[in-house]
Amino acid sequence: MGRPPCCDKIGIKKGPWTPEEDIILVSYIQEHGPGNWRSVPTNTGLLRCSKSCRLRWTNYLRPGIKRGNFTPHEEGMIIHLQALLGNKWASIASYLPQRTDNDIKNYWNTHLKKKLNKSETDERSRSENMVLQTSATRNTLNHRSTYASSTENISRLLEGWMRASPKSSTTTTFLEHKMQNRTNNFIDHHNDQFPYEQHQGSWEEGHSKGINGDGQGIKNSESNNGDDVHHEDGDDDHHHHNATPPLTFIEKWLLEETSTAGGQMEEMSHLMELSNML
DNA sequence: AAGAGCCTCAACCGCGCTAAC
DNA sequence: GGTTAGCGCGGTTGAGGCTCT
Repeated sequence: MGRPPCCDKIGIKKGPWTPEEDIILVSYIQEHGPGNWRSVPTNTGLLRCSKSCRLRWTNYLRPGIKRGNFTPHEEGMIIHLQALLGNKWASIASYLPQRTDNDIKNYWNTHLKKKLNKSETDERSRSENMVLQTSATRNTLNHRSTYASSTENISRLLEGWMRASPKSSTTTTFLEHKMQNRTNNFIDHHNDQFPYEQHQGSWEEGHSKGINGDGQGIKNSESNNGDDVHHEDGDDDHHHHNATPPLTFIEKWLLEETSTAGGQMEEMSHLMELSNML
């Protein structure tokens, strides 16, 4: 049937957002909460399409977003989860609540892919020089070439992650920095949370039942404001129909291993739920 | 110093899906 | 049941910054 592009309308502004536009959008969301994006341009007077507003909010303005360099722990998680889930950036982002799917996707495409390609090449050339090695030795060298292609490798994928340092607790919201720099009184600096977040439960409840209208819970891009990790509900049905890992093994393995997980318990339980859903 | 090439990442595009009508 | 509107996702683009020569 073909839907007309939402951003083709005359008078719709494109390109980088200005600080003024950011402030307008943030103040509107501060008051009404995210969602009902269609009405945002109308109600704010922003010359942006709804999609652009949503994107700006979820990828840049949303409180709790950590920006800057990825830690080795985050990097490891991305590598593991990408191998496990494929390019399901939103799903991967749900395990890194402080990072956006766009951020993770960019980091993967610009850094990790190259890094992994390089290490794969290095290991391949090394393994070519070691053709006479025992099979046991080879197994430890060739882990990238069959990455996530077997239950054994999936458990190996997660091994390092399980032992990794606990997830960072120092969340400096980008918005706070932004607003501190730009407007002194825009938000209360003593509050770690955005005003709407203080009512997040009630808003999300209403949002998931009302705005989304499906009662299946809020989508991850809007629910990752805090530590609460989103679980992709119906959406995973749409997007995760290929590259399904051998999950029953993962479940078993996770159950056996979580006793040693320490600070990663929460993340592991989310993986379990993901496994159940897939 | 300056031009070329490379890199990064914010933003856009197109598509799939669901809900509403 | 068909059509339309809205949302979210993954892939892609391109402007601007950075590095190299």
